[in-house]
Amino acid sequence: MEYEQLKLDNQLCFRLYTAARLTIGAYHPYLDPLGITYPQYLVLLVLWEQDKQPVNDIAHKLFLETNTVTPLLQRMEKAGLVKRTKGKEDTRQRIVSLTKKGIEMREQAKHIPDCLSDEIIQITGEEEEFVRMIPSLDKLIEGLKRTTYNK
Amino acid sequence: MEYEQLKLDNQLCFRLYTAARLTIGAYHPYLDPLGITYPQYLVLLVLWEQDKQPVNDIAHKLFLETNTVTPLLQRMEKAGLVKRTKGKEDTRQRIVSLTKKGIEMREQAKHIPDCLSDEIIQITGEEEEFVRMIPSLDKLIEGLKRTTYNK
DNA sequence: TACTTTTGCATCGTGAACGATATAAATATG
DNA sequence: CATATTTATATCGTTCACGATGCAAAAGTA
Repeated sequence: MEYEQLKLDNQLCFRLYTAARLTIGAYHPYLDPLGITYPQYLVLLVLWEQDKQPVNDIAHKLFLETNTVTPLLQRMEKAGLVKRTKGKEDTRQRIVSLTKKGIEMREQAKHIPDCLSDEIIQITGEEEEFVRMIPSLDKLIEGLKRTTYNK
Repeated sequence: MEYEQLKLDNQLCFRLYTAARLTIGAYHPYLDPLGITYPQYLVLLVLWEQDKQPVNDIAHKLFLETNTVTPLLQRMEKAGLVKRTKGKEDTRQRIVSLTKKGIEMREQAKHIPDCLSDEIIQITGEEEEFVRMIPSLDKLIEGLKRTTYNK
């Protein structure tokens, strides 16, 4: 068939896109009670690992553009999760730090990864299969991030 | 570490989310010349496989909600790619069909999957690895779509 | 047949993503 | 040291993605 390749069934990207959306959906029951979204949760993960980072570092760790992260941080600031202060050495920088509320949320969120893992195992009956996928995904991400389209 | 699980590196979802975004980014050089976005490309894939489908069928095949697909189709109609007509049997339905322009775009797009495959191989030096990921992703998608969060 | 429920689609509001562009500060260069 | 360039962040416009809600038509039920 001339157009065989154009079938949805043959596409890797469509699966990644769908799997990502549905998996993020699985976070909803855990994130909604905390009043945060998945991208906001990612920002918190970054800051919980290391507090007080410039916007650029956060964006880089999440493979996002600063023009995505800036509004995200503004919403998080409005929600009282982070504070954004001018950098001392480099005044162009905005240093993002956790508020008391942001720090405390770590405790409420610490069980989420285990919950999600359990859920995936329960739903699919598998775990190893997905653990094995991680290095491949990393290779793909590593390869793609150096292309023209990003960076 | 008590919070080890909270580390970004432990997360499958983050990889899926990132890999999906970056892979979609890799479509840009091919889709931009056609004047379409990746989700619009997906809609075209669905319609190229079978023309004249109600909104609901398209949404279902893409695992999207109709309130995402409706505006998408409206933009595609404005761009002259599809036509939306009232259903004859069930007048609530909107039957989406390809225009001449939408049909012709198939020819221009038919090489895209091969281009993307080649690109991934060139970037990562691998292909099998990602082909092997597909059944796992399908299992994950299949499992997640029956959860509370979607349907 | 009258009434209730479901279904198919649309509209609205919010939060991402990101290309393009702007701005000010830091850095490099003549 | 003056000027050009780069860098860090922000703003704007467009397109998703989706929860909540609305509405009319179809289907089910009394």
